[in-house]
Amino acid sequence: MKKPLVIIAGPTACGKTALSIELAKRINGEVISADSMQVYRYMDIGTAKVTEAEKQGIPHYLVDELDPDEEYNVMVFQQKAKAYMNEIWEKGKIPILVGGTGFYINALLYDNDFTETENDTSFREACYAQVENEGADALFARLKAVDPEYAQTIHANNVKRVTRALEYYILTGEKFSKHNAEQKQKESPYLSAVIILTMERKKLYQRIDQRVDLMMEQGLTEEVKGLLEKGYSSNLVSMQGLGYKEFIPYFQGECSLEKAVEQLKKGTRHFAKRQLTWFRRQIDGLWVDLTKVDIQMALTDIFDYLTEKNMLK
RNA sequence: GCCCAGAUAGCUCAGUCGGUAGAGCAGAGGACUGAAAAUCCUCGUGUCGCUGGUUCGAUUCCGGCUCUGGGCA
Repeated sequence: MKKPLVIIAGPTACGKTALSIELAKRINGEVISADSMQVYRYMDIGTAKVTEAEKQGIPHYLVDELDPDEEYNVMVFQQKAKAYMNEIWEKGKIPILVGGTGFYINALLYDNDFTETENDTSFREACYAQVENEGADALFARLKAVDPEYAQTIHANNVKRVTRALEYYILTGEKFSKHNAEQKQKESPYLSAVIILTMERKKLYQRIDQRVDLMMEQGLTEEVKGLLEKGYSSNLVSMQGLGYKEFIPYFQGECSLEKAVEQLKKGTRHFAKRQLTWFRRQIDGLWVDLTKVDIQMALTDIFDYLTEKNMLK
């Protein structure tokens, strides 16, 4: 029998945290974070991480579990999240996956397979070197020769994607397009319900701007400075996150603080837009517009949805 | 009051030696299956301030008006 999994997705700053905690209290759930940045310790303000007070005693997993120089990616996320789900089920509780990283959510929901390649960056580096010397088209040509189907679905300038596809082919001898097609056909092994939170675009953008201003008041610049002083360099994946990378030029004296803040707001708006695109296109679920409905009404709708899905005893 | 410079896409501006116009930013849509808060792709018709004149034809030339800067009184 399939085990229950509730998912709360939504763009940044739309109110996922507050809603998920209310829901967890009512359905006896525990929260697993599907967020590529909140896993990192010392990155609190910039990631708008849940505070102890906000948690209200609800256990949270995959928050504050890694140092900023440790590697985190879909595969690591998937393995850890699955382990936590098992723990939660054993307690007779329901896991609630909450987050804005759509790629991670899909990976868990459909249990996509990522295990077949090694963790070695030398091939990638060679690819970047080729792009540097001969241009993106040269690398793209290699992919076309080996996996024309995948090459057709991607742009030559998307060097990261081209590199990955090539790497996959070389390490497994199988076409990336074939692997992807197989993964896309998978059905979720869970009794799942996905709730996607949204908001009028204008309102969402206002909230983003306000939240950045609040982060500045809370001392975001100090937080970033502290990380740099601890030796976490700007090329770490963690330091490429929104709220961190924008301040690097500022600390190097290359731009004003106002400019950095503007860049952060803009980058966050663009990010929210991309998140919404992902959810619209990749996941089916119940959409809840928090501009039209307050949190209590939203919870009522969600309860109806969960009942319909047969998730509540 | 006089002189000068502007008035063109939501914003900042370019341009048309007269044939109704284009960049950046903002904004919108999309892709993505081991970096995903990353990476990448696509999308620009607007009374060219108003009003007369010249002209086959004016946003472009000429006149007047309005507004906005700056200068002189």
